[in-house]
Amino acid sequence: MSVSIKDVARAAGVSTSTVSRALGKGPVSAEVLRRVESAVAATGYRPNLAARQLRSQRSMAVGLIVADIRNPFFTQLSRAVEDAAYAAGMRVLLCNTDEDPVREAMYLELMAEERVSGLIMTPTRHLSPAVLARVGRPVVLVDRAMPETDFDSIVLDNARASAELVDHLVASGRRRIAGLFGSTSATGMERRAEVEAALERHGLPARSALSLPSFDAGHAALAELLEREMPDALILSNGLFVRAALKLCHERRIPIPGRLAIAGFDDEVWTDLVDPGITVIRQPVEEFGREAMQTLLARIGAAKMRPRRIVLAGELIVRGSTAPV
Amino acid sequence: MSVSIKDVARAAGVSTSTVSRALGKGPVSAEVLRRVESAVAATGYRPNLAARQLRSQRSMAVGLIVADIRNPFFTQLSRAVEDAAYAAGMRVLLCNTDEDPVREAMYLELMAEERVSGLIMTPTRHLSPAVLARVGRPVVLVDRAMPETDFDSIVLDNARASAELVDHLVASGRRRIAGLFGSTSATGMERRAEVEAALERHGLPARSALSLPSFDAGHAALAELLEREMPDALILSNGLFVRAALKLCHERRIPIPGRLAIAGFDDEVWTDLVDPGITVIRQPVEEFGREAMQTLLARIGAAKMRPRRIVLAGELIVRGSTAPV
DNA sequence: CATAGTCGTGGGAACGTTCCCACAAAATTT
DNA sequence: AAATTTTGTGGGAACGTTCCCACGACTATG
Repeated sequence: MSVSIKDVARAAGVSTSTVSRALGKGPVSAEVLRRVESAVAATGYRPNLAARQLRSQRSMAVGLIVADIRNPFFTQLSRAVEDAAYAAGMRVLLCNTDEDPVREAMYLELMAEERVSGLIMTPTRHLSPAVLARVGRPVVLVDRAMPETDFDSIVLDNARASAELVDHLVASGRRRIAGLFGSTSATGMERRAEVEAALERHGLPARSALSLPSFDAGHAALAELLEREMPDALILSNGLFVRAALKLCHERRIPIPGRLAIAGFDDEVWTDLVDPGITVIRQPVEEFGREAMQTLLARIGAAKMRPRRIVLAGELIVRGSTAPV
Repeated sequence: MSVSIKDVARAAGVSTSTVSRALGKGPVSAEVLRRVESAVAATGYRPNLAARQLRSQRSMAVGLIVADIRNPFFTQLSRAVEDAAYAAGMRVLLCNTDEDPVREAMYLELMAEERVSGLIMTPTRHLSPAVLARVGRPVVLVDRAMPETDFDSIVLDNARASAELVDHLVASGRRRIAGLFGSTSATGMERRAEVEAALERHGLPARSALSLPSFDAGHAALAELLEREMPDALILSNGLFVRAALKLCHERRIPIPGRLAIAGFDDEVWTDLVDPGITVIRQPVEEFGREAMQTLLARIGAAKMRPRRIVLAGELIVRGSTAPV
């Protein structure tokens, strides 16, 4: 049926070991290399990756576990990770947890069975470091760190970004600043803490709420938040919430920035297509992905490398949604 | 190092064959099943998928080859495919071709090496059926068919959708209708042909252009098209082009729908957040993904099944961008 | 009661690689 | 010129499964 290394060996008149070396980069004579190459071409041989993996005990695949690929942040991230992976001769196994710790655990199990050589993930807040360590593979966390652990991580400078947003809103004359933060991630918590700290520095009260990071949940939470706090500005901890906020304002005919300023994280493609444009923190997502893959490869190569924590700066992009009234 | 089926066998006091049967669904006594299960739990055994694949010669993985996962159409598609795949106990290998036939060929090669049990893809116009057949795995085409071939496919009813767009624009009083279509896909070609046919039925001239399906290329092509044809309505064959058109109108301060009506394919999340909202054909993308996976599984199960061509209807969503002047 | 059929089990050969080892021939050193 | 190292090659045992076959112990059939 399928052509194996044996067939190539026979066609080239050498042993299978020699073919293996010729294809890998072992020492072979120029003459033999030529013969093997033409034998490969003649037979149409394709290495069997399963056999290779079984024998060599390493898989050339990395797992990428994110919340939901439909969130543009994760889309971009995954694309960057994939490009870097394929460039390094690795394949990517993508998993969507939908922020569900049960699915997350299930996929970790699956990745272990696949014997992936490493894992890049955005963990939920409920994942215990012990469970993660038990997977027994190198792990790089992206976007969401696990404080007090030794996992490599690539995260945004949330303190700085949060402060920039608050400072900007205050400068544009807002005083009743409310925020909505994702409840499932360490990052949501961190942004909330940092926003509240920044507000406190301005002597302003904290008005924040948490929500599951979905459009509908965010929309509902925002409706309640508007009711309760009557804010004049909104800080949204992710692109989904920004979209939900905008939608809600449309529905309720709330003028932006007249009665409410809107600002948040993630510079999705439409933020400059709506009117007014939305003020956001642009995250260097591609860099997240690239650095994550690079860090993972380094970690795979050297397990003893000391934990690497990369913190990248976001960029405040000011648009009409936060213009002074 | 790693615990294998042998360790489980020893712990359960049975042979490896019996363990294998107990884990698969071979005939085993209740007593033995119990012993094996507790041995698995005790040893922390996890099956080695590479060994399993090598021995059984099938891989439990399917390839998904799309142009660019960052395009929301493909994002949604991939998510639907992945859900269906994991539900069926399969894994997904995602590849981005960027519409580049060379990368496409490379990934086809890679998928063959991976011995994926099937392939779902949106082929470029330049992929020859012969090359695709040579991969030697079941293939299901999504969104883009290959006419005159026997591959299974799931596509939109482009004729109907194109006619609906044209009819709608004509009904709203537009006469100088221009269109921009993706140059790399059979679907772009098909939509162009169908739009032109519909225009002809109304006795209107065809004014169409082609472009690489990227934001920048689309933007440039549109700038030229506006210059050349002075249209009063624009039909865009994908979401990227719709976005480019909107951006261009913003830059040029072209009033929508006043001076130009805009309509196109793909109902991206922001189309009802901008003002005016954009009239679009909503494609049943999730259904594309589900049906594709289902068809692929059927095909894997029965190679002799006769070619299945599924054509799904889109839904015209009328918004302000095409309101009569 | 003998015979034929089920059922559960174990033995062992694959699957297609890589990698360790041994060995001969060539190149280098002493 | 002998001794040593380097170089290229082949043989064959793994890697962890599954699957075919054979075998014994039952159960149903005549």
